[in-house]
Amino acid sequence: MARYWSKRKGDKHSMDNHNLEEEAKESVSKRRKNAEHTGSTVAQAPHNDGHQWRKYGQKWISRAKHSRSYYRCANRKVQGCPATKTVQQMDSSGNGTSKLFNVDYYGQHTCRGDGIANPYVVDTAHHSMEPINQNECNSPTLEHEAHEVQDERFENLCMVQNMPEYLIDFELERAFEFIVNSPLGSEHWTFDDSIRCEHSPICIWG
DNA sequence: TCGATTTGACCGTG
DNA sequence: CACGGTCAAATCGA
Repeated sequence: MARYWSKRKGDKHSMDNHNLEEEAKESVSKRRKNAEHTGSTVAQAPHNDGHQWRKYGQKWISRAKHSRSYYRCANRKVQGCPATKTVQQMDSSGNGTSKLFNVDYYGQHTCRGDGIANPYVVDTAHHSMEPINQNECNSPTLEHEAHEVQDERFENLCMVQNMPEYLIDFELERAFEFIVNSPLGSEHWTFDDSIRCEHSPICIWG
């Protein structure tokens, strides 16, 4: 069962695709900078974001309690789609029964999904934002501990990727309005780099 | 058997 | 030198 490693320096040349080889020459941070980065609105619901992803790495982030997973578009190989995303688990909400994931998207999809929804299709402008009472705020209890979740791909989350700027502003406005009208006191909400309720899986950041 | 995932190593950046 | 992103062999599972 022993694993051994025979990797050498500069082993990236095994890439067969010329474009990928060129891409590999570009530094990581450059690619990140050049790629379009989008934040995400996260809410309770569907199990996918309209695209198929292949996990290519996972790291334990030193300052974070949880790991960060790295995904690439499944069509990268055949269509050279450059889209990538990272999924980092955040602190679970107050009662510990829901999980929040910080999902960052980098790059646009150039692939043609097989009947797969365009990411823009997710209707953020019309999904209901009915007031959440205390009961509804409790997300489904997950049986396993956070670190046991191998495929955290949106167990109880819905990602809206490539959200236009104006929609982000719109959602933030609505979020504030929602919070003001919420039956929960302000002490249940946190406002750091995102807005979230300790009892709810809903998380908004721009 | 083959595609997907896991995971330690490698490498660039700050 | 620490950190974060990526690679790729090993492993898993359908």
